[in-house]
Amino acid sequence: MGKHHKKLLNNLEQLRMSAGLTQEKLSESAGVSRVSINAIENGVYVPSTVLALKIARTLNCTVEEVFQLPQ
Amino acid sequence: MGKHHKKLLNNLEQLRMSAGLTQEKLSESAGVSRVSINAIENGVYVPSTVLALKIARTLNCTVEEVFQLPQ
DNA sequence: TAATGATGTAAAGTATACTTTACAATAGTT
DNA sequence: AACTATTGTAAAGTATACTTTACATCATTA
Repeated sequence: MGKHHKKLLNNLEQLRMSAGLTQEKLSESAGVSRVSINAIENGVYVPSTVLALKIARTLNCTVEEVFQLPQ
Repeated sequence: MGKHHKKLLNNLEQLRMSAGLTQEKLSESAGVSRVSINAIENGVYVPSTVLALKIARTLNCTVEEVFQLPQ
């Protein structure tokens, strides 16, 4: 249903679970609220580059592995 | 003097010039205004992840090569 | 069946990314 | 000396990231 934006795709849920982390743990590691992680994971909004780098670092990934431009 | 933020470092000027691009050309390729590229290059603010990915793609780099977290 | 952990989502406020317009400064032409 | 290209920067407005609080849902476990 006209879900969310399409400016940015992500593999966050999959990578986060592979790392054995909850949204809350990831949010603590990234220094943001759990609500923010949830919103990013569900495509509600696009994170800042600082947050993308912190998330990727926590997940031992590159930013490009976590987030992709559409098409 | 208390220049700008320190939340994010970048190699934008160097990489942009190595690619033979002006701020204006890079801004066109990334789909933002020249003023935004200038501000990001000078650390005035942190770009969104969408913009970081577009900049990195234009420069044939990874986001991590262009932008780094401090320390 | 109560309690707990994990997630989804809404609302309302604050911070900041990004825009357009405009103008100044410098360097390299012609 | 005038022109052009590039960059820096300011101001003011709009869009959106991110916050806290709160509550609902679902699955698991005591």
